[in-house]
Amino acid sequence: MALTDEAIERIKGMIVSGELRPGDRLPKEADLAGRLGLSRNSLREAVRALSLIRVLDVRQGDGTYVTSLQPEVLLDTVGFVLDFHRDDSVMHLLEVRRILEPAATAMAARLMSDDEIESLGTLVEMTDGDPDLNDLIAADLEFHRRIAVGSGNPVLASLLESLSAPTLRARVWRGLTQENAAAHTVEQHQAIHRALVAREPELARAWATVHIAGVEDWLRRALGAANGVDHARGMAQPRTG
Amino acid sequence: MALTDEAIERIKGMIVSGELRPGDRLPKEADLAGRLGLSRNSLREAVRALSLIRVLDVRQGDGTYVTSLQPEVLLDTVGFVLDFHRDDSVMHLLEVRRILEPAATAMAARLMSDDEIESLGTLVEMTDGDPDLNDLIAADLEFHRRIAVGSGNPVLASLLESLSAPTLRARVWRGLTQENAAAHTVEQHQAIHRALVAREPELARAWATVHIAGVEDWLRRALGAANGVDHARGMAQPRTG
DNA sequence: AGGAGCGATTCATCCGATGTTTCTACACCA
DNA sequence: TGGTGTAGAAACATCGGATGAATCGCTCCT
Repeated sequence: MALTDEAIERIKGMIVSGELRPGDRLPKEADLAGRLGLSRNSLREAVRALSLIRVLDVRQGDGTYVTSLQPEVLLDTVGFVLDFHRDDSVMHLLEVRRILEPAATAMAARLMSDDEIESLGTLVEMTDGDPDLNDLIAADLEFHRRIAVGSGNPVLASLLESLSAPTLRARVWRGLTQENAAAHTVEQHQAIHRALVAREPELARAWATVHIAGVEDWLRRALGAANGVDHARGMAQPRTG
Repeated sequence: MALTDEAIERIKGMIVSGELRPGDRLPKEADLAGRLGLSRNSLREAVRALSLIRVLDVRQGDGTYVTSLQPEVLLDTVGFVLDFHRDDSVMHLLEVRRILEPAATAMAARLMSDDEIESLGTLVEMTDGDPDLNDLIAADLEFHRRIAVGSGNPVLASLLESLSAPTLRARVWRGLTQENAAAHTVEQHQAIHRALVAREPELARAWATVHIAGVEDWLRRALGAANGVDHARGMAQPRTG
């Protein structure tokens, strides 16, 4: 294994073993390099890599620190990774979201505070009248984000956050082709909100399912029409050119 | 933004825009560094970071290539990231797994081929008699992995793969404390398999839920007993150090 | 035709030097 | 006394060049 890769593992090991804890500061580059037995350049490559995935936080003029390592911090690397996916993966992403989002919504129906739910209602009403498309999209993201956080599970919330962003593009397309998408979105948000207010987890779950499935269904048809792919099983990368 | 971070974005951009496609080879370090306007050292940091998350594949003496970018490749970074989580996050991971795994199992009940299901049965039977603990754990991972792949959704399969590995530790603990865990595991695997053979998605889902919930329930009690934390909502890092 | 060897290419690693940012401490002034 | 500004130290950022190691492809010999 390359020295740098080894250094990554060593640093990871120091963190996992507890020798380095969240918030701790690493020895300065020169010292750590000496301790790990490699050059500063190679060590910097290791640190930079761990920095990209949010394990380390490097501050020029100050030092290098271990991040909080909270799931929500580490898992937003997932978003970075998902940026690399092409359209042919969006269906699969959406399918996973259709599994997670209803579950999160049901959990939120039990756990969110009355204040949080009320504030969520305010958010929904803001987009009721004549929503600008961009505002609607932003509000939509925020709506789902709050529910995800409301599930009380930061891992779940982070995953949903990562899965929602790439979906955004699909949502934009939908808005462009289906004029009544905006109205549908708002109506369904209202329905989900009502279910939360009523503390009805199963109803909330059902509406969330309907909501996500709507996007998914549209996308399936759009993609199917575009390249005639069979989405039943594998959907093996019909990259066109 | 730092030069290296900018380089990361530039390379990412080249890939997302399609200028660089899966399998393509990047210009050699010196050339690419010149083109991006930074030194070879700094460029190497960027490349190393993208290499850690499996976007680039660097081969000494050959060149640097863009990976396949398949979801299963990129998402296994999630596993690396999850390695950093401590015990207090395991509950949340398991909770997410309890959402995904039953869904995947139900999908597998519809999509897996008869051959795949039969081969799965062989795997289950192998652990029936007097399973060595390590063999059992390996077979358990393989069992769930095959079902995840059988869902037909590579994103889902990769996420479950990542979520299962950290669970392994908990499973070991369970094996150590509860002697009948092995028997339970095999029995539940058999039940899941029977549901797959019968092509009963909802039954398969139910058994999968029971199976994961068993681990989760045990872990909840074990953690609760260990530090008296309230797991109902936030479970805010009771690090005892 | 097939295999061994050689050279070119490319990444791996190191060293030393200089620039930039941040933090700290202390002197200064109101 | 208390706030403020600045000089210096500390730490990361970036660079250029040099050398080692791995790989690939071509040539030559059998």
